[in-house]
Amino acid sequence: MVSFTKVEGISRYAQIREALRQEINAKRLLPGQKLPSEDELAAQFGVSRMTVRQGISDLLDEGLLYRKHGVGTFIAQPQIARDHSRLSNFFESSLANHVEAAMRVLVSEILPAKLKIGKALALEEGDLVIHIKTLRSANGIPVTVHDAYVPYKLFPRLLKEDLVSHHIWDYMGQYGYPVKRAVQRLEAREADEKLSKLLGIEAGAPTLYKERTVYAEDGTPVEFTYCYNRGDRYSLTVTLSR
Amino acid sequence: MVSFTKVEGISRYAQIREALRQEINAKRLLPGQKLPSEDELAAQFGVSRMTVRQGISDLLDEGLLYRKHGVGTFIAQPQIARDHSRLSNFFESSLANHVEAAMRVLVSEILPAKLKIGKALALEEGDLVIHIKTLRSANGIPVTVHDAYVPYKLFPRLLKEDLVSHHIWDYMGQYGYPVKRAVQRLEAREADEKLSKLLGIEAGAPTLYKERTVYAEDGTPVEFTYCYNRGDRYSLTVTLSR
DNA sequence: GAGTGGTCTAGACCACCCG
DNA sequence: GGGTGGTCTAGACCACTCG
Repeated sequence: MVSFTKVEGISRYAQIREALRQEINAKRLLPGQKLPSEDELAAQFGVSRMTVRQGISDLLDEGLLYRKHGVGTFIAQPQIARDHSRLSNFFESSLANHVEAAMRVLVSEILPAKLKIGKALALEEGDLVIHIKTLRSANGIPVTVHDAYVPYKLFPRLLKEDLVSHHIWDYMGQYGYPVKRAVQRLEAREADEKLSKLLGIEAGAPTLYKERTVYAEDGTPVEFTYCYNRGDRYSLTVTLSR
Repeated sequence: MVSFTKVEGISRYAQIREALRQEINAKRLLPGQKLPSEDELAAQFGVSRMTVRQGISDLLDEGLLYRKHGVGTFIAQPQIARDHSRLSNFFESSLANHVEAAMRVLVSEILPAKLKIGKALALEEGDLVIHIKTLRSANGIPVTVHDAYVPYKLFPRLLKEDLVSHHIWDYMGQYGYPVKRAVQRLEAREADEKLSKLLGIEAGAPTLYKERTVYAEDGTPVEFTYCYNRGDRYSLTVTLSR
């Protein structure tokens, strides 16, 4: 049943993974059904069992397959809701949702870090941070006020870059700090007078407040943000696993 | 430097993983520092290189280590904020945060699924769902109104169980549907009259609204919930990776 | 007992990075 | 060129589940 033609330059386990994914997407392998055993798959694909396992393990992480020790590997039921476990920025999310994203820079400045921000970014007292405040719109409607703080010493030239046409995470990667993970805390808060004007809502209207620390691959905190989202125009979706 | 004594009944790669974790926690391996190469570690631990890699790969997922191809494996900077990427329920979270959790059942009934709920739970028209509405408190203060809907056909005896002293997810596991992942959507909403009374807040106050679909290991949706959280007493923390 | 996944070996060659 | 991680092999034995 499952087989594949070898492709130059792509690892075998990735080819096996994609071959299995295609079988599932094409409904040639159905939810609940048992996959051939690892030994069988190894024989069919002409690889060793460890290679098959490596391909399968990616699909386990994605929740497309699940295993039962001593029993077999099975195709999971398709999830109605898509996967949202990956970190993405406003523009990436907008693209995925077919929303037209726009951004206006309200403030960009360099100043000493306040206590909370310094702590989140693992800075010394008196260290400088770059503060970039933006207003973000989806399909022409303002939805988010975003206050980002970035350690000046890590990215001293950041304010010389074009912050509208490229995302700051791109620059961070170029400067040797590829963005890897973020911890975000969510609350519901009332909009105050100033915020409500920026978002075009009434004072006291509910907003989704998000505080986020972003870490590079090596664990260095590279960005701390306060973020206020219009309650009636913005929702955030995340996937969690046990 | 790193070494270990063999333990019965625990896999070697798990022992290696924990040995490395301890070295890092004890600051004998410092952030930014390079780990010995995989070959060296294999020699030191007296195992093959693949076994070392299996141990390391868990720590990569956790963000405790990171790798650079052709260069080495490194200890990541410690993250100030703890990891919150795992799915947990109200009681597990409360325990972790040293908060006293309590729950009162407001409604428990069986009724036909409404359209949206039936869709989320992959039900046929007319299928029954169990509806359990609860009020949850932290340290004696009401914080959450929780409406859970569960497919009746999967768990016909659920309402015969003690829903206060054991969590529903425990029963789901016992009935063959271990809870594995959840997709949740978050919004900020105003409390209406009825909700505000239950939560002891003013009408119009902001609440963190959460809609969640919970899936078992095999991908079957087992629970759909509406959940209203007091904005001033509740925050939700999640970790995301790229 | 037969079949499955879980762990592990002792090698091998390749791709990448650096001095 | 030398050192690193990335991929892969062709086996082996163990632990678990089921009939």
